Amino acid sequence: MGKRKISSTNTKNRDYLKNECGTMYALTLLAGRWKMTILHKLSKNELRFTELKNCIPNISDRMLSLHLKEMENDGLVERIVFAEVPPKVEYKLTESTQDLIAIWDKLDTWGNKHRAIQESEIQ
Amino acid sequence: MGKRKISSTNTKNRDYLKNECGTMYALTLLAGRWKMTILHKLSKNELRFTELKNCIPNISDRMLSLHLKEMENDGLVERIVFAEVPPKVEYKLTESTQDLIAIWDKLDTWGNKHRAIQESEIQ
DNA sequence: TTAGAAGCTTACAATTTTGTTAGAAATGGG
DNA sequence: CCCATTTCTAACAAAATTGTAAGCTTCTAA
Repeated sequence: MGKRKISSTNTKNRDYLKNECGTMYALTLLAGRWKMTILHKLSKNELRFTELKNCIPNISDRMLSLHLKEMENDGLVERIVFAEVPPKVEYKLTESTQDLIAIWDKLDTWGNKHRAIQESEIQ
Repeated sequence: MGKRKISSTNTKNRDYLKNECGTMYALTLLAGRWKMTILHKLSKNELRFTELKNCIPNISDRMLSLHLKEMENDGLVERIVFAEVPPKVEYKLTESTQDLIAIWDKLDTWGNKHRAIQESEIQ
């Protein structure tokens, strides 16, 4: 998330995989610890930095900021600055990202079903 | 992937998020560097360890082994051992995981579309 | 004048993930 | 006996991600 050593095998592999197919690309964009949660919160309405922070327990300023910036770069969220003091900044999903939300429903269903299977087999 | 310090904030946050919803749970299971690729290869037919290794450039024995073991634990793949020497082991998707493949199509489409948008905006 | 709000950033430390290299076990072939 | 094969594992090193603590800026209210 911070700096990366672009010549490392690690980074080369990451980039290679990112170009494999759309699925891998998508998952690469979504990979940060709190990204899905942030997107999920924003799927209901736009929110300010502090509002996001307050509705995501345990996230730190740094992580929130880092993730938002990356997602802005990746075209997942939009950042809207109001010329006020103290500053007011709102975040919202881009149009493209809204299509993603629909897919989550399926993944959500799958995830819950799979978890149920897993838990029943542990007995 | 290796050992984890179960009491760390890092791990606590991970676990918290894993229980948030089915989507987060699913993504947690899929999060390793090569996991999606492995599942993708297995979606066509079962494969032996070495076959997987040969069709995934750059993956190391260790990573392949680690990911397969985790995915077996997580009910994503099945491991079938043949009583032969030298050993023969085949991996295949579980039934549950096959349903996941269908979802990928949508994510793949979204990913490709989103990437196109991103690339066109960089100009 | 001191404090507080909002949205960040910086420096650093802890933790986790990934990669590298070597090698183990069991057996058949030469 | 020596080597190759297959499926891993162990020890270690490198790199990436995440977390912690503090501080910055600009104004307004107390």
